[in-house]
Amino acid sequence: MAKLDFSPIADTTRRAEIVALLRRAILTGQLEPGQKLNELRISEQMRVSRAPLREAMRELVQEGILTSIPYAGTFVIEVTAKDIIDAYSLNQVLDEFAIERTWSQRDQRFFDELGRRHEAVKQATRAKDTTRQIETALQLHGLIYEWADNSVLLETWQRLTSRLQMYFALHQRARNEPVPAEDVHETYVALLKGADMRAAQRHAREHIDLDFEELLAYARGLEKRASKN
Amino acid sequence: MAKLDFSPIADTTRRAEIVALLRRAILTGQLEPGQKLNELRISEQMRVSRAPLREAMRELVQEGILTSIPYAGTFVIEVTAKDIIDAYSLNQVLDEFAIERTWSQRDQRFFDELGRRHEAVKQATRAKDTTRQIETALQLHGLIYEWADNSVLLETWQRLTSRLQMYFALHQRARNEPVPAEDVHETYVALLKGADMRAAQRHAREHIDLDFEELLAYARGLEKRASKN
DNA sequence: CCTTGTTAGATTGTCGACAATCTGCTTGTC
DNA sequence: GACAAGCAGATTGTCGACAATCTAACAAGG
Repeated sequence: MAKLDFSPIADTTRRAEIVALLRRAILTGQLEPGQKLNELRISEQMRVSRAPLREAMRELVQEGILTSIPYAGTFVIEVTAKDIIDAYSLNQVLDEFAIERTWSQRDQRFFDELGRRHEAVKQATRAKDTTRQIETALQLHGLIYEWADNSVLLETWQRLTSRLQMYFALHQRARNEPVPAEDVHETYVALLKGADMRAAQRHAREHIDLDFEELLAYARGLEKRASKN
Repeated sequence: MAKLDFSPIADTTRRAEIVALLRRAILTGQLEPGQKLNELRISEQMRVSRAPLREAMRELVQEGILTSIPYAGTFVIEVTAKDIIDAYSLNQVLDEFAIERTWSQRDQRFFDELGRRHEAVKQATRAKDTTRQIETALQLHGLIYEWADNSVLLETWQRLTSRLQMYFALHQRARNEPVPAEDVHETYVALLKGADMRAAQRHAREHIDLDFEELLAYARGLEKRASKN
């Protein structure tokens, strides 16, 4: 028999689609931090009953991008400067670990995929599609996690990614500036192809720190605005 | 006004109680890995409708201790040797990070709490309450995460802990031996009180590796049994 | 004998209605 | 005018019933 590996078929439950819709709305910033999600209104808009919607919201609460208060409502998480710092410092540690574990596993397929994802980022950048740019950049960085061969690590990173994507989206939205045209991932990709693991680990920190500064400035702005109330 | 900090009142939804019940059943091994959770049966046993039960199950799926297949059912996760290895290797990295972040924050309250939790472990050990012994030991180790002042890290560890607790419980159940009477945490606690951070970090790895060997042997047994089918 | 189509039963997914709870306003009292 | 009690509306939590889907047993055909 021919040995074909089929990919799993798509989830066909309403719940799964609702999760995808809501997640996207949150991670692109269409739903703003702190905003309340009215079950009745959303279920009517989606033409769905409240049961699958509520189940979907439970999932996103556990995923860490929604927060729920009994009998009061479910809200998009608030974003503070500390949250962003915390997420990033953990991300640095995980990056280092992921690179270490991936290093010996690198092969041609890895390099091919690395190039493909890098290309996707560049394309999104050229198209000035900021949302897609964030998505593809995170997917590029996610490659080392997929190759680290540690399912728990991968899960952890995916959770973290949700937040990072949200933070970046908010940041982009707030400054509303044209996207950096140049390619900031060139060195990162080159180092992952190279022979010096330590250098790659070091760069992962420094490179990320770059965007981090801007992000942090945005978060500090949020803090100030909040303290005025 | 007197400055009293009240603890948050208990969750009063059925959903929250169901989550607690199910989690406990899973983490103590009463629900075995791979076992299917029949919604109708469980909802009848709990005298609850399926709606809050299903929402609770969604949460536990996101928490990583249940897995769901549309229209097929929701199951307790399977445990493989690789899962245990993965969880542990990540735990080591996180421990190191947590110790680093906690180190400068240590004060009298920290040491007091450390002692209190250590005492709880010893008491559970004396009482030969294996379930409680696992719980308290993990709480002892969780202290550094609570003091690291990084909410994302804490969340991550709590997720990881669910699995670790489950693994240990299964292990205990399988071998069905009397609990180790002596105290294996003495050195760990002493080092956390000491001045040498590196030593504490190193010990966190080695100490955990100790129990790890046994756990791994158990997991390998699982593998063998599974491959016979 | 093996494969394919069919069907009955069980189980999950979804729906609409009802109950419990919260919020803000109004009312009454001082 | 300040404040507590109580009421009305809106929203979340829960329930029981129905629809969609899966599984396993069985029959039909090659």
